[in-house]
Amino acid sequence: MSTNTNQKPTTNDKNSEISVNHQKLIDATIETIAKRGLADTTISHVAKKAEVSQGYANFRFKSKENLLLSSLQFLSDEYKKSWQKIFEDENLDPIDRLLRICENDFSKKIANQNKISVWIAFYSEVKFRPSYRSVCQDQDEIYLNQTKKLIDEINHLTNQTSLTSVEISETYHSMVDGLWQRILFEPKVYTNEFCKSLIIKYFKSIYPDETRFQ
Amino acid sequence: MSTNTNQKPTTNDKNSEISVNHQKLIDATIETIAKRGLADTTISHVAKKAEVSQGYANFRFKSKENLLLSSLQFLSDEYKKSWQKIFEDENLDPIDRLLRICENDFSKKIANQNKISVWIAFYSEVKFRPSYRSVCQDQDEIYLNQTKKLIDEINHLTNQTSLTSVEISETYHSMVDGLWQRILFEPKVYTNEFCKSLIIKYFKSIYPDETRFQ
DNA sequence: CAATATTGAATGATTATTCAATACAAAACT
DNA sequence: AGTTTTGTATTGAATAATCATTCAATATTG
Repeated sequence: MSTNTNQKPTTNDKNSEISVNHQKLIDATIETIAKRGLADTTISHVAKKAEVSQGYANFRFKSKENLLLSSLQFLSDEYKKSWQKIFEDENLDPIDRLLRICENDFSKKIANQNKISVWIAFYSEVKFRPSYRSVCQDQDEIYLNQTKKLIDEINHLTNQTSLTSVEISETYHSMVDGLWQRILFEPKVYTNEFCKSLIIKYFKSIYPDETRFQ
Repeated sequence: MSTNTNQKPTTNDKNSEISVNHQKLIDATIETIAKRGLADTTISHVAKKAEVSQGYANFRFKSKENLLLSSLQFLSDEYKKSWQKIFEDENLDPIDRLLRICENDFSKKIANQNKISVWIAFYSEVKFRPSYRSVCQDQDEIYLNQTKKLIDEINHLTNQTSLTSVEISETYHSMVDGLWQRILFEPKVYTNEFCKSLIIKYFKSIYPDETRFQ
């Protein structure tokens, strides 16, 4: 998996955020964390994978901390874009939108070994590094709120009253986090399809009359 | 919170696994990981908290790796004992047993900031350290199986057929893991009571006729 | 006086960071 | 066109900090 933009290696421009080496280093960081774990991710390993010198990696991002942070930011942005697109799609009715959200959360692009490894690595440190937290905190909250609003709509449409939208969306997001962990540790058992089907079945049990939750 | 056994500080006996310093170091390790994160947990910090010298901490456990492993083992055993007791209690009918399992998973003894911090820290490294994995893998599997069997009983008793016991127990355990994460990051919102109630409501939606899932 | 427990300073390994030296590319000048 | 100049990109060896580990010295106990 490569996230390289296919730009020509033109001269790096200080005003442009994008440069080949910049992205190469972020990709290499993600892969290194996924392969060796955060504890064993050194500038030297990352630089080697990105095919630049160790000194350059540090120079380019000013510090290891900053390189890690940029990598987290990259993942966080990518994730945000993916669910934002679904909320912005006006052709979707609430149920379809929820199904799409769920598909997205277990798509190969989002829920794969590399990315989940990195998420979990950062999550384990987020409590101790305010900088990590600030990268994803706001986005998480927005995502949670959007989901809650969506569930609200569905509750109205289906006359579902026994569970609040908060309860349902919290349950949803907890399950997603728990299942992501499992995809990482036992990918043979917890395939993306299996995880998605578990979630769909949860919705089916809450909204029994909605046929799209087969 | 202290996990000290209240033993007298007798002479350390090589044949006895228990000694005051042994447990003091394990407690200190757990507290240090919870307070500083695994990445920032040094022998020196742990030794200071345990009130022994740095050299001794290393000597006592042979290596830092081994001290971490012992601490994980301690937590894992403690957890196992707590749910085993529930499965062994013959006075419980299936529903009550499930309720007790759920209570246990969100009890203050199990689901508190210190312990969850440590779990998450280790989980993030488990993929890269076979030794970590071997500590909890077997127990996790037993717990999952026991839960599945219990759900099977309940499914039979309640004539619940739309979801399999695998599906229900997987959903349960995923939710628990997801909620534990949330307890760690937002304890004000995700109180143990709130988390437990989310799970109970899940069971209520699956077993609507069972009044004990109020 | 053993024998064992504990200390803490010294060691060595690892690793982020720095920076003088070099490669490179584009522009300026014959 | 070829050569020199200039500015930027990149290197990699040196530095300094951190930390696990060791072990001779000391304290403690029986």
